[in-house]
Amino acid sequence: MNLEMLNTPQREAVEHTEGPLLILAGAGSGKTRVLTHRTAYLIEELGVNPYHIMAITFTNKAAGEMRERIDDMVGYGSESIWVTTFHSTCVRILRRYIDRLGYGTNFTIYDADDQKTLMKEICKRLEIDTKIYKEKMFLSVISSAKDELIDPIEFTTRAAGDYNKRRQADVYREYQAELKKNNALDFDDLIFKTVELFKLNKDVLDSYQERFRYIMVDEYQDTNTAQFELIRLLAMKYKNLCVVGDDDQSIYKFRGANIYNILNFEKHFPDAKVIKLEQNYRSTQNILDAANSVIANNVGRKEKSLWTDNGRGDKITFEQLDSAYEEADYVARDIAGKVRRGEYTYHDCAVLYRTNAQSRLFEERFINSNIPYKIVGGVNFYARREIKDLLAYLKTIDNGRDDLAVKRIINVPKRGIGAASLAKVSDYAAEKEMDFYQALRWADEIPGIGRAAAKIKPFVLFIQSMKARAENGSISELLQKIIEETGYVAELEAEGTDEAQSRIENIDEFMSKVVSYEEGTDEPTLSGFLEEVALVADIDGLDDNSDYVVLMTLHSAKGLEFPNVYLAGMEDGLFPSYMSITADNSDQEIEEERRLAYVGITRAKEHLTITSARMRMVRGQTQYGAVSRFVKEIPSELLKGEIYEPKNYHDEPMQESTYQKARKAFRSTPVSYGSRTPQYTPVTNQRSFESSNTTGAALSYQVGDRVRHMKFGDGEVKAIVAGGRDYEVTVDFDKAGTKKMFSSFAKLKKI
DNA sequence: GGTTTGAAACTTTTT
DNA sequence: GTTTCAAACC
Repeated sequence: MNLEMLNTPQREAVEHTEGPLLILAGAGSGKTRVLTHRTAYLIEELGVNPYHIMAITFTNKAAGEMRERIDDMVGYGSESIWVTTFHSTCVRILRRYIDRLGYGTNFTIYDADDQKTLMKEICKRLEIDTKIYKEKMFLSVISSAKDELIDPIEFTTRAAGDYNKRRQADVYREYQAELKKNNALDFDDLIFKTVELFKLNKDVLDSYQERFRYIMVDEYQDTNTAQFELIRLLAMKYKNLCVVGDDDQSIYKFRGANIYNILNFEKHFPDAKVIKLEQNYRSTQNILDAANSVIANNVGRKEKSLWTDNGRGDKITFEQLDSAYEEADYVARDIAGKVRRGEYTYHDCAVLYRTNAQSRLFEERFINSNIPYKIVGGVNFYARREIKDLLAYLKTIDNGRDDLAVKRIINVPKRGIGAASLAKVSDYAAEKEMDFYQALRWADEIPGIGRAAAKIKPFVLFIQSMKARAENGSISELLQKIIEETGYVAELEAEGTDEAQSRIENIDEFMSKVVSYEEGTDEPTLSGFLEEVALVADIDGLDDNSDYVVLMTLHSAKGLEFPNVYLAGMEDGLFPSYMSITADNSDQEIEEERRLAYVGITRAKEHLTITSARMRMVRGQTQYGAVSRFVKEIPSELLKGEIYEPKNYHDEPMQESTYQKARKAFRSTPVSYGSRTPQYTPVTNQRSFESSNTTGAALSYQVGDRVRHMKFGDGEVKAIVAGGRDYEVTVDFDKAGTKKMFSSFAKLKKI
């Protein structure tokens, strides 16, 4: 096998296959390349059965990319290598063995929303005043406990004496009991329960230890205590554990990432070999020098210094604008200019910021300038209300034990079942120790339920008939049936607002995700689909083949690279955040922010632009921020542009920057970007530009035809517009007036 | 039982 | 400035 493409430390890392290995891989130092070569080397040179190899990452996107590259290199047998995320690894193991812990193997996975709903219920039951003690606080306490592998019993023991902690322990215990009752796990449980399973069932652990003789972990600096324990258990027998990480890129402390997992790796595994990868293949020397000089201000890190033979490259552009609006404007114009001059495509550009809230201004600006863009993060597609409603139907049909899902949809659409009746059902269910859904089926038996039973019946009948349908029909047919029977889309159509329209488009998108799941899976099942959906992150949807500018937080950007990067909102108080500056352990918090800055700078391959605004609206109030301290840590000879800092923002006149002068000239001779029709349709949440699903099959009717609609009756087709992935049909109904609707859902019939 | 209105929170990052 | 949630009203 040819290892000549690798540099010396890379080759060393590939060839060190036995025993623990820590690869300290600086940003852009080719770690994925090392991992893929290492995998191929194990199989081809050492004759290791691919079945015994496992590679673990954090996101599906990273896993997918590694899978692809391994497949390319290894060829035969590569499909039996486990290349997955922590969470899906655990789900796969738990689906097989979780019955040993008293759960059903068809458990559901709760997202943040579900957790909050559940927590609300619990606080109510325990009579906790949520004005003083926030649900969020309890959830974060519980999450941290689970990250540290502390169960409710242990938590209670540790809480002894402390009134507040005892209350938290009560909530934790109750929360956990309720999850179990609903046969549900939250995200943290996936890891926690797998560790528990291994600790209580030596035979299960042993079988997985035998299977995974060679384990590789990517982004090791982001692992928390529970994930560390999981890996430790699996690797304990053969000790062939290779972890790759960069302590300078540890940015998930708030999520429980334990930086000591990497800093103390040699203590955990005494005979560990450590290899540093410091040659960077991504960026120019100027960008690396900037990154190095910023991160050098952190103490207690593993000393590393990135270098490259890519050459110095451009200086880093620094631009300070008067307001956040002008900042967005500047970035939009800069991108438009670079694209127009042919220097970059949209796809080459990324705008990175500290908080999701900053995305809005850029979005508005980009729409105005006709720049195609995609926002990563913010509200997850599957967390949208309409999607969660439909998912709750599917969950109820799949697994009646998820009370939360049933309660979510019992009145969607409105069935006139009131809170009082639902409370009676709940009480009855608790008394008889049955699921909420089971209790609904016995509605007649519930004392004092009265007329409500008659309203509950049709709902139960509907779910039962759908259950029967789910047995043999496809998921997409099932979903279609749900949408039709509940009138979900019809109701939105009737609403006619932009928001309703965008929800319909989301449902449309959801439907195509169902179809693509069915097409891409050997044996599609409803449970399988729900599981896949529960574990997707927003970043996973990023598509390398489309031409758009990507907007995202610095956190989401880790692991990605772009030729032309903008770091926006570099102001003290925003980045580093106000919280980190004022925190008790401010020094540590600032270090974490600095690592984030390091991640941001090192995303750039060729050109980096840093911007800041003197004035910015935060929560409806104008705030003045100084240029971020991180910018000042970059040697000025690397920067093009001055840091201008008046002592008092209110008194001194604003300096007119070169850019602003240029812009004034620019404005007097407006350049039109809008001569062509916009090639994109921004949707409120999933802003995607490619219309992946081609405009559906030809329509059976045309303008002027008479058509019939399920709900609105008969009417005349006034217009048909091909939009995005569907036709928008305007119909003048005899009784219901003029409506616009999408052809694929309206189910219009020519008459 | 459903709708409307006003207050309050939110903005640090998320698998 | 926006969104979410509860109380008051119909």
